[in-house]
Amino acid sequence: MFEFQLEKTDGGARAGTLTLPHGTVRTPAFMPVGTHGAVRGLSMDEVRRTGAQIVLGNTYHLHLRPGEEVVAHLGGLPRFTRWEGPMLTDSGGFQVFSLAELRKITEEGVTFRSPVDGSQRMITPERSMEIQWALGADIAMAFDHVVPGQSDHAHATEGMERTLRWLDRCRARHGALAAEAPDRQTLWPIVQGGVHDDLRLASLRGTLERGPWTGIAIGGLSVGEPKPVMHRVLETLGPALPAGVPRYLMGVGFPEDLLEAIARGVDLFDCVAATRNGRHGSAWTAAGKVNIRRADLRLSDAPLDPDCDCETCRGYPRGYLRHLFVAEEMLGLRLVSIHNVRFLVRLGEEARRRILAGDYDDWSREWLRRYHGKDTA
RNA sequence: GGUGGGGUGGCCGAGUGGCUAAUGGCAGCAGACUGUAAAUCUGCCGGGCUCUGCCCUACGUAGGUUCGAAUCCUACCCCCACCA
Repeated sequence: MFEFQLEKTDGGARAGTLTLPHGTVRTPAFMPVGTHGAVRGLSMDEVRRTGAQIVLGNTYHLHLRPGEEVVAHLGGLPRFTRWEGPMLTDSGGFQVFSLAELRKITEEGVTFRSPVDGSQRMITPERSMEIQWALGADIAMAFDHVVPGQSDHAHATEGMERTLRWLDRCRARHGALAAEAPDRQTLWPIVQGGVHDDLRLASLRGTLERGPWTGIAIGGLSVGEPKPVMHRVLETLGPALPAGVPRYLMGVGFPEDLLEAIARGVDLFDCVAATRNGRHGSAWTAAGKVNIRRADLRLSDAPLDPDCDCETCRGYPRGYLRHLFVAEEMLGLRLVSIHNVRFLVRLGEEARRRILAGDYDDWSREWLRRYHGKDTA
């Protein structure tokens, strides 16, 4: 259980296989985000048909409703959702960052006001582990402290050091929970440190000292910092990361971010953009972004992306998709979400093929050139 | 025929002497979104230009009052309601 086999490297890029209790994941791979135990708008059958291998769920949201006890009662997250495959739960750490106005951080943990009913809730590293254990995903994430991308050295240090102290507590609690069922769920730590290379390396060092780990996440990127900074941080961490452990870049990303991060050694991704942008009518295509509501698509009989094999692109022309958005039919939101998820999944699949073939760099350079050109369809 | 109410930008609808090219909403146009408080949010939305400003044209039509009118007066046209 929880094995990672590194099959091939091509420059910095890696292809591997991650074995988990509920199945295997061929990397590089994109994980669709299913915050409430559902990838917004899609059925799990539709998610499966996108080729997704693993789905993310959220501790904080599922704790608020329906409550981890309900999920546990109904068989745990993979069973509850009828996904039945590999899953990962985020720890609630990101909500420390994104719900900044509704929370208070202390060393003990984070006090939140629930956006659901306004009630006060406290999540500690221990609580996060207990909730995630009850949810029953294959991978639990450490409860971390994310700071904004523009945080100065002092603030980034504070978040990074707290994340390490919390990691000790996560590991202790998770270890205790897993004592009787060690093959049920693994815990992955999260490297923090903002945009400061020295802090990133210190965070990684502290994390590795607390190991060994079956996977390591890089958090706190794509939170407002410029892209070159994210690339630099990945390049700083790359050589220091253990080769035999999968690397998960949290919250990333857009197609170009996936390719850039894969080139720098990242194996796993998740991002809400595929589904959120899908609901908002913004689709990724090989020739760049397309706003499906655009007036000039009214009479278009072309598929959203001629290169795509998803059910949306095989089944519906742009003119119809545009109509669905203009008419506010929810089918439109779903179809573009399906496409976007498939688009990122396929990007992972293609990247993997190119890494195994040894021509990742050439391929990704050409891919990006085309993506950043103008959409001509 | 009489009485009353009303005619505002693509539509609905505020505004009843200057701060009004005219509040809002809808429709339309464009954009944003990165470990989901998001089927959300933002900008534009009479025309033109040498575009941080300027010039046209506009509140049913035609006149008038006034320094100044979508707003007041007169006539006419049209719509609605009720009465004959």
